[in-house]
Amino acid sequence: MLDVFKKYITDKVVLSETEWSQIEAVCSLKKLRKHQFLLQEGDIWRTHAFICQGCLRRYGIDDNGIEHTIQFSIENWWAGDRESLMSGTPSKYNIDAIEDSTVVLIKNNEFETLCKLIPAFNDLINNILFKSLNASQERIHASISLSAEEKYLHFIKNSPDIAARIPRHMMASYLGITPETLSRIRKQVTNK
Amino acid sequence: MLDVFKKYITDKVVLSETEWSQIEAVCSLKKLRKHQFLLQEGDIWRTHAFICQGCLRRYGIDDNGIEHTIQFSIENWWAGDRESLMSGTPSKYNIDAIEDSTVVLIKNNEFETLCKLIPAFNDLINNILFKSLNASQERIHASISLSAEEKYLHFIKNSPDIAARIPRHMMASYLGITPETLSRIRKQVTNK
DNA sequence: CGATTCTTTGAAAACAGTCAATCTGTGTGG
DNA sequence: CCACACAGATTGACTGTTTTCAAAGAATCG
Repeated sequence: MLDVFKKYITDKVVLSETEWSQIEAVCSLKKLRKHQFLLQEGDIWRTHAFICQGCLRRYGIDDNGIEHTIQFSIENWWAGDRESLMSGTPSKYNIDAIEDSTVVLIKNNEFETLCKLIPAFNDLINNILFKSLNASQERIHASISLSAEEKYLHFIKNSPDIAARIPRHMMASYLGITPETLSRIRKQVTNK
Repeated sequence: MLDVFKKYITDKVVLSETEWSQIEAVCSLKKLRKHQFLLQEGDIWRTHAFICQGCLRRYGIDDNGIEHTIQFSIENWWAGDRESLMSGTPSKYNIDAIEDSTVVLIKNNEFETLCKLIPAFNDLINNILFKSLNASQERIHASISLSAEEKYLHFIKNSPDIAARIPRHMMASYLGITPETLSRIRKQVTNK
């Protein structure tokens, strides 16, 4: 499974074998079964997680017990809670597996060492940060400017790979609408 | 005005005088009058902008001519369009001044040189990235989980400094509601 | 001032949420 | 392998929220 991670990196930057060994040395693989938590509200997140296979979901639970999905992550993406990581405070979110999944874990201090040691790795990570930020902005834009139906269409158009493999009630919680509303929207859309 | 920028940096990291000179050498000051554009839709954004004084706003305009505000930035924050900067494509957004403002501009290639040359500067910028990302996530969470009234309360609680100096119709466009709805919400809230 | 833009208000319509019931599919234990 | 239980999805009727459109008041700027 580690080769998924290696391929991901070497597809993006040039890495010597020595450098890859340095990375490999601090990686640990973890298998998650469907419904298993990677992070639970109240825990402190201290690692970085790369997804080799599967699908994870980060969500918060409000005072009424309603789940609100912040993010879905599939193969070749990262998962985690940067806020908890940076501040060292307990996480407000949960991350669990929607499918049986395999992730690479790297402890934060070792991760930071890698960034300092291997410029290419650092560049790669920075690039991901940029991309995440752009994606967030895009989502904010969508969420303040689109109607429920438009949000749904926007999502299935821009993330068809994710949309196809998640349950609808989670999609609803990601779009910020109720499962009932999503159901009606889908009915409407197919009738066009 | 540049001293605002210097203070901002030296409050966060330790910098030698030589390093500051290197930074100073690539800074240019720009004054913006209220309503003046820093970036217009279709332009390519190639710089970094730090706000010494004033208030800027980044927004997109949809097919119906409605403005949607992505971000407000005041003194001691940055403004720009990373998406356009990174991809080199025309921006989808406008940035203009809500008040008479003064910004420091640094060309992107010189900015990148600074990051490579001055580790402290690089750390600083990375830290801002992290913070921006966290703030974005927080906003996404708010926008999918809160009602219009809650979003309003959340905003004035978390950004009282910004909330106090922007016109209401812009606040509405930031919260993703109509000016009329915001007006009614405010009336309700004060009657409690 | 006068003109423009911003804010507020009202009434009606569109939209999305709630609650309850039914339908569907999946997986588990007997 | 079937039957049952259970979670998820859909539907209907109703309620509540937000938008739309139109108009009237404030506030601001030249």
